[in-house]
Amino acid sequence: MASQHITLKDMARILGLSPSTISRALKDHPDISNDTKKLVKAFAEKVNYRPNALALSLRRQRTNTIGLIIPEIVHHFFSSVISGIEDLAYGEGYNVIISQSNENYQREVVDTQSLIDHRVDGILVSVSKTTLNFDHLKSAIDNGIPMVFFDRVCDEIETDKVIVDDFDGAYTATSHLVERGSRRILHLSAPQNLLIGKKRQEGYLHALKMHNIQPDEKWIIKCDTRENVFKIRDKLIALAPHIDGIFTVNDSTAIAAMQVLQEAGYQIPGDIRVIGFGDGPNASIAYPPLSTVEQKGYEMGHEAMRLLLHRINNRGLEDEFVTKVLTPVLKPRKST
Amino acid sequence: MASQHITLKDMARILGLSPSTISRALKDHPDISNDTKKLVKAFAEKVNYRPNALALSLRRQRTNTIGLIIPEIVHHFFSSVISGIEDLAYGEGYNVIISQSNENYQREVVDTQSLIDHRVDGILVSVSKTTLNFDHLKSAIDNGIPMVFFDRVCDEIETDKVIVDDFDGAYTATSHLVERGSRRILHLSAPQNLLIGKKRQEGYLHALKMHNIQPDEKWIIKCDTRENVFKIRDKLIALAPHIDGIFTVNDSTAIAAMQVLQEAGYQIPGDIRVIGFGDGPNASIAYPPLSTVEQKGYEMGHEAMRLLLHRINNRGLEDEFVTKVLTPVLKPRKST
DNA sequence: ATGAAAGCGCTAACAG
DNA sequence: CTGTTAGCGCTTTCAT
Repeated sequence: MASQHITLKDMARILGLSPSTISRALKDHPDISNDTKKLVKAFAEKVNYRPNALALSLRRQRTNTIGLIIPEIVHHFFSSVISGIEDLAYGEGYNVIISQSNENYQREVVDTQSLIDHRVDGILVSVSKTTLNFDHLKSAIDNGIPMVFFDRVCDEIETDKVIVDDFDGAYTATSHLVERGSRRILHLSAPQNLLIGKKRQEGYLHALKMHNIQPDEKWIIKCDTRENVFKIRDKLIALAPHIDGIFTVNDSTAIAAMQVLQEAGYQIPGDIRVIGFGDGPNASIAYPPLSTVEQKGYEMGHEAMRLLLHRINNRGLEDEFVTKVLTPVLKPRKST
Repeated sequence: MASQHITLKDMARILGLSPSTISRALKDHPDISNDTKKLVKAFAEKVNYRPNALALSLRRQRTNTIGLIIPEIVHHFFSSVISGIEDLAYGEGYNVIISQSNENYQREVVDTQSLIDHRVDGILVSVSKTTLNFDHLKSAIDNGIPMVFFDRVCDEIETDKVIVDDFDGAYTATSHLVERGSRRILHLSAPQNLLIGKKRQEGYLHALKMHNIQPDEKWIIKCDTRENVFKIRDKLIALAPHIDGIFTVNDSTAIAAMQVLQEAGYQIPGDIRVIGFGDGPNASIAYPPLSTVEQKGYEMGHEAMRLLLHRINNRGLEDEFVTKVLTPVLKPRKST
């Protein structure tokens, strides 16, 4: 930070007025004469005066900044969430500080602390895959910072939440496979400590049950990234002759699985139907274009921000916490 | 921002000491007795005291925060750049505020101003496609804030820069097509006001020249996004019978072009070879996997941050500005 | 070894 | 209509 920045005091000295007069003139305080206002404003414009946001925040006891803790920026879903948040935030005069945890618990703790230190007015969180302890988030709430969870929520903290109906989405996706003719359906799942991993698996199991298909534990494999698919390639290929459908916990896992199976000589959807979860741009790039279930990132971000703003603007009120559930929509393409 | 945060003054009052003593005890000032230090530290720990970053910054005249202005977070290339920046930044105790311009000039101006207002210690910029005027960035420099450009640089501002050798990369990509047997090569290009658009086009032209191929203006089409490809679909299909190669300014444009051509019955690479620029994860997902030229995002971010830290830590010194050039590497896959 | 006071840049209650 | 003063939370001379 340089010393070049011109301050209110500087202007006061130069114009021979007091800092308070300058301050008031700049914000059209009724007490100030028109002449003075004009003079001050013209001068401020000329020297390109900008108030120091730090000083303002310290004074006002509010930063007009909200913090966002997000696992990974690269994923299209999370990028969409960010857009949904930012569009609303900027409209309301808020800045957004983005912290990506990189799915790393330690990083999440440090980032949360940093947001608290910077006195953000509120926090939006989607927890990392490796987060099992939530004290860092509780600490933010203890410090009086409103918090809203989205997507990857935490059950043991009571606050506003926005989620997609993962159970319903998984049920829809799995049922779609069955309706196309699959009966022996593999599920590539996320860790069960993540609510989304659990709910999606439950939706899968429920769909099987509803269609009188006996679930088989061996057909649930923990595998939720492209890299992991390549690691379990042999297992997958060994399983392939016995299955006719795969439901994966996300799109990139589905796409990698298609690639592995195609390389091993399987036709998709001819031999095996594949469906993902999320509907990022990868789904349409994949070959064949991937059937999936749409997860509305932008809307989720928008809704989470709306809830947060409500909390910030109504600190007194102790409304009950709400959980908003967004319903995913089936996007059938060529892979089923 | 709530009032729940405990302050140094609060602790002083409770412990019956002065704020200055608390401050010194906390940072192991030699003047303070061991007993007092222990007492203060234990208490601070117990009440979970955290210094107010705003007050600290105001006092110190440095925020330990750097600002990042980036066109769009969702692109893999830019996400990698962010990782490269953050990894170095956090190691050095800096926070990073990310502002995405969404390729929108107005947004870029506002974001830059906001970073200045927040007194960031330095700024890293990749300019938006719609930015033609650079006064907002000059204003940051005038305010004494060090700045480093990366990827999308601005010629008319003198400062440190990190770029990939776009000319060389385009030359390599185009030559690769020729070596595989293409002679009639289409180029889908980015706006020429972007240096990268210009350099990549020049590299393309130079490669043609070096291989004694007469360039044809009609074979250069301004088209640099997936969406645009679908808009010019008819034009592309009309051109298709006359060409045997395409070099695009980025990967997603290349992938979309392959999809349009395949739908129209063309074989890739049989009828037309296609090569992109960038090497994001899309390249391996595409069908066929896309040949491209690798753009090292992580290294670029790392290098830009390194240069910026150097400027921040050597404010006095007026070293000459450097431009670091990274050389892209050919990644041949199945599309050529 | 500890405290009082000033100041980073700004605003607002209080005076005139 | 304008100025003085105090204070947001912290550090750092300068006293004692």
